[in-house]
Amino acid sequence: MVSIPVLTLKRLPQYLELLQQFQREGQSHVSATRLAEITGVHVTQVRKDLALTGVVGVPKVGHKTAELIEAIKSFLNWNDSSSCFLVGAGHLGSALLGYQELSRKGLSIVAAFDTDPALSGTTINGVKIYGLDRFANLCRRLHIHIGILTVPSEHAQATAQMMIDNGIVAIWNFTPVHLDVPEGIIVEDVDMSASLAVLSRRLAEKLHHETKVERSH
Amino acid sequence: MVSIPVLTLKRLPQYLELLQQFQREGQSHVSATRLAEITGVHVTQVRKDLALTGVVGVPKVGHKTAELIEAIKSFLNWNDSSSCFLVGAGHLGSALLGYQELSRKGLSIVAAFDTDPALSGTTINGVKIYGLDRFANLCRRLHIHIGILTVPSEHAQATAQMMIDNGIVAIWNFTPVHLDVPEGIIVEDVDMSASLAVLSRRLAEKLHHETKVERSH
DNA sequence: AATTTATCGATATAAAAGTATCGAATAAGA
DNA sequence: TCTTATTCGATACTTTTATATCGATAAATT
Repeated sequence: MVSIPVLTLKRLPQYLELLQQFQREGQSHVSATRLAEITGVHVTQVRKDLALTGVVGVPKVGHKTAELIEAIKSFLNWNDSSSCFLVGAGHLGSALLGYQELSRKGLSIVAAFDTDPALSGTTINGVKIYGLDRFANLCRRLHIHIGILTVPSEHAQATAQMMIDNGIVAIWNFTPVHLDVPEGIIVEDVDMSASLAVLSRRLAEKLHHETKVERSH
Repeated sequence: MVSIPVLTLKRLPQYLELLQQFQREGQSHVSATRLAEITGVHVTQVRKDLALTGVVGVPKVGHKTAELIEAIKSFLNWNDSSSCFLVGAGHLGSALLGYQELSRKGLSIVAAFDTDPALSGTTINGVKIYGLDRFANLCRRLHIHIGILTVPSEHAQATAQMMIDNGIVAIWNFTPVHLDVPEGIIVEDVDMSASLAVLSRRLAEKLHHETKVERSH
């Protein structure tokens, strides 16, 4: 199993989203050219990305939409669902518990955990909330190895460590904290701050530029 | 105002987060070397990134923590707060309304909008929710130009267009939909799917590799 | 005061990612 | 049937990004 460029991996869901839209619209075939036009990614890049998933296209017609969807899904391992635990059932945590899309992306939250005793025993969107003390036992018993981290920043590192100690090997990190983890543990940050940084700066650049243009009149 | 590499922009908040942590711990100075060690970013890269913000360090001691924090913040325009609107007060939308961090990153949600009449008039975390029909008027009156998009996928494109028609120039897009917008409009996707894709694939690679190693014994 | 050490910032090299070019394949139209 | 248009996939090239090297500088140590 070859290691794939991160940027390719990040583009694949974008293609997938479009393909599913096309499929709903009843389009049986789609070309790399078309995907490129819409996403703004270069055609050659799209071809390279798709090639990595192993699909082959037909000249003049492109790819079968359904086949391409399956290829990307199986490539990302989004076909069969992986069970995971969520720790931190606050605002963001609950939002994720109510987020239908996850199941379509091969992720199934089977239990959630929170320190707040008031939450313990309750259910959000069909997912039961437990106290943190139950984590170790349940994690081992159910052989869960993916954890979603949505606790407040100050508890992020400790909670991550606790997860790892109990068998979690992949952490989907929604906190802005940089997690220090042993080698072999996978951490993926959902970097809201990063994207906000890009937005803020681009906007500042744009406004600044416009002011300059105005002045020069 | 020079255009800055996206990847640099995305790393800056990470440094900032660390720096603020250091500041809380009372560390008056910090070196690029140290930031590199913790984040895993190469030293030279850290130096380049920091250089872009205009700071200068002192050999043997590094940078003043406080100064560096200010430099990054002002570089990202996170010093003075920008007002914005949020459209779609569902799970994710409400989570963002309750997300304290945003104000620390120069973003202040001044009003939210939703089609659900039941939400209209209510308040989440001090932010009032209006019907979508009020958007046009309020947006123009308050001169808002940043919009947070947290509506269901099927309404994403239409809502984005509506925002743009009323003066929004920067959209922070939390939907997985690729938005088709006129030139000059800034769209930043918070790509949960993208990060999940990386996680899924990396995990699959890891597990696959481990199985192979086991077999070879 | 001289030497060592840690860090800086600039420049140079290497690696990765993106873009362009080209021949081959296939469907549609002349 | 022959030609044309479109798309594919492979290879070559370009640009961007990341890493390494190096002299300079300032604090700490001898």
